[in-house]
Amino acid sequence: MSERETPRQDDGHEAELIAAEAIGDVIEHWGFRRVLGRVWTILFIAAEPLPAAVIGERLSLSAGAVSMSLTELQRWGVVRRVFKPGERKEYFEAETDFWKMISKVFDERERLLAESVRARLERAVTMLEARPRLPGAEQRADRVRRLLSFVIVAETALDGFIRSRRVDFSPFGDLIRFPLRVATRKRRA
Amino acid sequence: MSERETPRQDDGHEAELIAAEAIGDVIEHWGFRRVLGRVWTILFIAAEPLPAAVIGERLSLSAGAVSMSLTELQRWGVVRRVFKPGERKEYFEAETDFWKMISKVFDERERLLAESVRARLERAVTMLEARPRLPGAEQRADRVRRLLSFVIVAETALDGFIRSRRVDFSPFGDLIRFPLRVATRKRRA
DNA sequence: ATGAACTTTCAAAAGATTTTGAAGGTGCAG
DNA sequence: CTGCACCTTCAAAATCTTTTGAAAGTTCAT
Repeated sequence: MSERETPRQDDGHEAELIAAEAIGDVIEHWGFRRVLGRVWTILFIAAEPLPAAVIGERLSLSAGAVSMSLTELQRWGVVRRVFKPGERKEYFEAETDFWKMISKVFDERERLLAESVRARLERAVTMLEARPRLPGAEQRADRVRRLLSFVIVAETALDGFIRSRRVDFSPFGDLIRFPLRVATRKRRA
Repeated sequence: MSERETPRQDDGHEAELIAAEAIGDVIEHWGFRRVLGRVWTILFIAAEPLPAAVIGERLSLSAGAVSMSLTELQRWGVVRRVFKPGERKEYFEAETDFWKMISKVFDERERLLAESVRARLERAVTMLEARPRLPGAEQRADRVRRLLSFVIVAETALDGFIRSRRVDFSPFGDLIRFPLRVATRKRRA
């Protein structure tokens, strides 16, 4: 950013940066910009509202990048702006209820796509039905209908899944300290 | 690709292209290249093995792009190479069991990331525990532990979800024709 | 009203990803 | 063995995304 000063993270924040990178990767993997995950994590770990400048320092980001990230995180409802009485500058804090975050993001993110995908697949079915004499058209229409059914089933199922989790965990407060069963995991990068 | 020939899709494949774009968007949204979704969709709708060249024509892709897409789709186990006896060229067909596809992709895709994320968060906790005198270190360690628990819980839950769906639907054969309940949807893009 | 302390915006630069197409396989028929 | 038809590779080019930093905008204290 300026003149080759070692990224100086011997200020007691190495651990946070490691965690921030890890969560940044997760978030990127789920289709967001990595920096959003990093910023959110810094706020989450801090456990108290921080001003934009502090975030920029810890993550070595320009003021502009921090500002944009915070704006976007607020749009997703996972970071809140906090006004401290008697303070000029603004503070930001992380939402801490994970399932609330996830369902909100899910809602926002998927609704439009799901609708547009449904509409387009329906259109494709209609088009294929309109020319039943085209060789294979009926078979192809079948395939597209199947795609459509699957999209709807998956959508409904996922939605139910997220809903049910929210209910499962909220009784424990917004803290999830119990890995319940840590068994058969899966997945990768 | 060559000389401004109208993308000529009056060959009876407009509907497939519309569906392919729709699924391409879904796939892109889930973190893959859009072209992978488009290629898979063409194969899926065709309902019979197609040679690479046909895919390229329908989607107006260069031979190179088709080849790379097919290779990648095979890596993910969602497209298979089919040798037709007595035919020189190779054919490709789409896997049609959606849940099988999803769980396979899930496995492949998440396992490494999940492991690396767990390791990094554990490291962060250890680092914070190592300097208990640093102001706030204990509180921060707590936050990181929480993140870690959540990652594990979410991982396990999602895994179970995918597993259970597979069981739910496989009895119906590889065709999902019953939207069972088409109710409360959600999501967007 | 002025200016200090911050924040936001946005166009340009940097960086990353995707696509292309030409060169180089591969395998088979003749 | 040669030529044809097809497939794969890969470096360069095109395209898309992200980051930067300077300028403009806010907000408040004085």
